[in-house]
Amino acid sequence: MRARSDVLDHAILGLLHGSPMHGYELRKQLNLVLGSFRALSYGSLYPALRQLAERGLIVGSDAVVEDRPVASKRARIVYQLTAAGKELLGEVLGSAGPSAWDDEEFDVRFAFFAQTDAETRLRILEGRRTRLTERLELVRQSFARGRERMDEYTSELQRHGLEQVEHEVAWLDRLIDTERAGRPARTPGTGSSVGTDPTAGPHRGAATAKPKKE
Amino acid sequence: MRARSDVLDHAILGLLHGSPMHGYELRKQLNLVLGSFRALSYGSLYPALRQLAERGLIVGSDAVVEDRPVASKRARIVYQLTAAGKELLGEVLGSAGPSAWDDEEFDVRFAFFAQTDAETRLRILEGRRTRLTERLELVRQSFARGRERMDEYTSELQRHGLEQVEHEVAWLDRLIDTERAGRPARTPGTGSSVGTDPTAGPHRGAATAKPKKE
DNA sequence: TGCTGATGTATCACCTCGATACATCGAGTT
DNA sequence: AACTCGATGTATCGAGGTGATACATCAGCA
Repeated sequence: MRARSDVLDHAILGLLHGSPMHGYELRKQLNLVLGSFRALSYGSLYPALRQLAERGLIVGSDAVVEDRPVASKRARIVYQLTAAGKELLGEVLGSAGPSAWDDEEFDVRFAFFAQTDAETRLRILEGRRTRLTERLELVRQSFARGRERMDEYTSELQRHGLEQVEHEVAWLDRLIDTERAGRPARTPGTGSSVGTDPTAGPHRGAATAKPKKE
Repeated sequence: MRARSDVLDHAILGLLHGSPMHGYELRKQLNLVLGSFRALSYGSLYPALRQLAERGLIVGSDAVVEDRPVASKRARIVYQLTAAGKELLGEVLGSAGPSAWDDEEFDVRFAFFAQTDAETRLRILEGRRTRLTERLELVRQSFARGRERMDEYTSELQRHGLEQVEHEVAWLDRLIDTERAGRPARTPGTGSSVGTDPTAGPHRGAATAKPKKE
C-alpha cells in the first residue's frame, strides 16, 4: 500500500526544470527550498531518482567526471527532464486539487509558485486556507472537550499549537490579498506556465491529509 | 542502528504513571496530549508496548473482559508501570539534558511538566530556547546567502518558517518569565516529583537534533 | 607529504506509517 | 427481537523513510 508520496518526485521534477543537476546538488537545493528545516536523506533521494529514470521522466548522463570516462566512484550523474517529465510537471503545476493543500505538498507547490499561473496560485492558497481552518475547528473542539482533564501545561501546549496554525492562516490571508490585488511589480498577464497542457485539473484522488506537527 | 526514538517510550511511561491503561485508550490520550496534530499509529504503539513489557518497565494484565476469561478477541490488556518503570520515568523527568530540547521530546517533556520539579522545568525551557535560537541563526545565515538565487515565493516560504520559529521563541520567553516569577497560584515549594531518585542528571548521550519542520 | 573537510554516490538495518483484518459492544431503529 | 452502524479494541503487513556509514576523490594548507 502506502504510495510513495509524490512530494519528493514533484520537488525533484521542479528543481530539474530549473536546470539539470546531480544528486548531491539536488539534495542541497531541496533542503534550501523545502523549508531549510527538513532533512531529506540520500536513502530517499537516490532511489527516487532511479525510479523517476525508470519511469522515463528524467534521464541521467553517463557517469563522467570531466575527462576520465568511468571508473571513478565519485563520477557525477547529471539528471535532466525528459519530454514526459516536463509534461507531468506541467500537469502537476497546473493542478490545484486537494492533494496540493497537504502539509508537505503545499510547501513544494508553493516553492514553485513562480512557475504557476496566477489563477492556480490563488486556488491553492485558498484551498490550503480552508484545510487549515477545518483542522483548527476540529482541534478547538477536542480541546474544549478535554480541557478540564488536562493540567495547565498540557493545555498551554495545545494553545500554542493552535496559535501556530492561526499564524499560518494569517500568513495565507496576507498572500491571498496580495494575489488578489493582481500582484503589481510583475508582468501581470503573461505568467509563463511551464507545462504543455494547462488543462490538467486536480490529479489523483482525494488528499491523504497527514497533519504532522504544528 | 537507528535507535527506536525514546520519545514514544517516555510518553507511554508518563501516561501510565497517571493511571493504568490499555492500548486504545493510550493512543487517544497520546494524540490528545502530544499536540492533537500528530497521528501515532498502532503500528508503532503496540510493538512499543510489548518491548517495554519485555524490558520490564511495564506489565500487562492478562486479557480479561470483565467476566469471560480469555478467548475474546477484544480482550483489553491493561498496562501499568513496574517499579523499574517508575524509576526510569523518575530519571527521565528529572533530567534536563540536550535530548530534552529535541522537537518531539520537548513536547513530551512539556506535557509532563506538572510532574517535573521547578528547576528542571526552567532548565528545559531555557535549553529549548537556546536550541531554537541556534537553529534560527543557522537558517538566517543560509537564507541571507542564498537569497539572491531564490524567487520571491521561495524566500517568502523561508521567511514564514523563520517566523514560526520566532513565534515559538516568544512563547518560550513568556513561559520562562512565568516560571521565574515563581509560579503563583500553585503550591510553590513542594512540587512533588515523580521518581525515586532526584539525582538522575542528563541521561543518555548527546542529543540527536532532528529538526523536522517548522 | 600528510591532514582535514567538502564533494559525491550508494546501501543497510531499523523504524514508522497507513491500511486493513477481525471481533465486540452499545444504542438506536424498525 | 433482529438489524444496522459506529465506536471500541488488538494486531499485523507492506512499503517507504531515516540516520549512519562506507567508499572514494579532490582542494587547500601547513
